[in-house]
Amino acid sequence: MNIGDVATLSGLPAKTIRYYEDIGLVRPPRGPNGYRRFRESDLHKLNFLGRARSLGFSIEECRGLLALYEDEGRASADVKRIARDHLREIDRKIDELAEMRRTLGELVEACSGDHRPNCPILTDLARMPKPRC
Amino acid sequence: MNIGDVATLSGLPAKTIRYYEDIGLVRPPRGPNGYRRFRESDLHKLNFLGRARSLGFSIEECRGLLALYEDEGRASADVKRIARDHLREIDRKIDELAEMRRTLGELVEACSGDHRPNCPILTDLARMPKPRC
DNA sequence: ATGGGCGTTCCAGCAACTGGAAGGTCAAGC
DNA sequence: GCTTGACCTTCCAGTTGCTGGAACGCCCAT
Repeated sequence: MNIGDVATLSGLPAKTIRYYEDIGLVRPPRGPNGYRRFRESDLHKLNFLGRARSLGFSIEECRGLLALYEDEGRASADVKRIARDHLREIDRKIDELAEMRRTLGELVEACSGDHRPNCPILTDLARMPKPRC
Repeated sequence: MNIGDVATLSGLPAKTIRYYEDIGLVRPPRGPNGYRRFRESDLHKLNFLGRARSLGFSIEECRGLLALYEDEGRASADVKRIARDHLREIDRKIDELAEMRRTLGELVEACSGDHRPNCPILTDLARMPKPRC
């Protein structure tokens, strides 16, 4: 399979697949014309990467997961630890965004949104920062 | 005030403040020794930027908000529109993260996390992608 | 005059791609 | 057999928002 084929099948852009090769996540052999020739196993890895990335795992986490995926002697505990750490990170981000959402939601509510200059959003933004706790 | 002073007062690193000058968000004048001399108004802008960034506004959104902040003839509707757009973006991100959290949470629950190689997390990751809808 | 603690500039790098230029290859149609 | 167009290749630059470091200048106290 050429890169275009695996791009279609995996849903990843060809550019991204080349990038993944660059950083050593996949290593497709080359044909005599210099084209990358992807095997089924390469396609599996690309699917794996696409899915892992879509769940928010970083490239380095993906590298670790991929190594475990390929390691028949792995312990599922190792996989679970990576996933649980990532889950905590997701929770942290959700909390952070929820806090922004709360604050900003209040401000938007309070703003009349008319032709006049007076605006509680700007008033809030111009606040002094709390001296660090 | 020197950069160290406004860094302390605004809570922003000096590096960041120099960067903000680089991209034209603040324009402190220079003293005869070449040092940046920050006025009260510069400090206000830096506070504004720090707060806006902490609410997740992009640099370009901050530039727009700052322009409105400085424009006595602004319409609060313009401010509100920027804020509302950003709010929608936050909601989108929260939804995205929540969906990740849901999926990953289930997988982590389902994984025994022991010394055996069998792992539902890896099984899920290795899934074929849905052909694009 | 010397030391430390400021300040300055510029250059490089992070993540994870994405775009574009310049060129090589392949299969189909005439 | 030649052209056309779709594919493939590499490499370089840019994105966002900083952050680190090198190498240097300035200022104040001892």
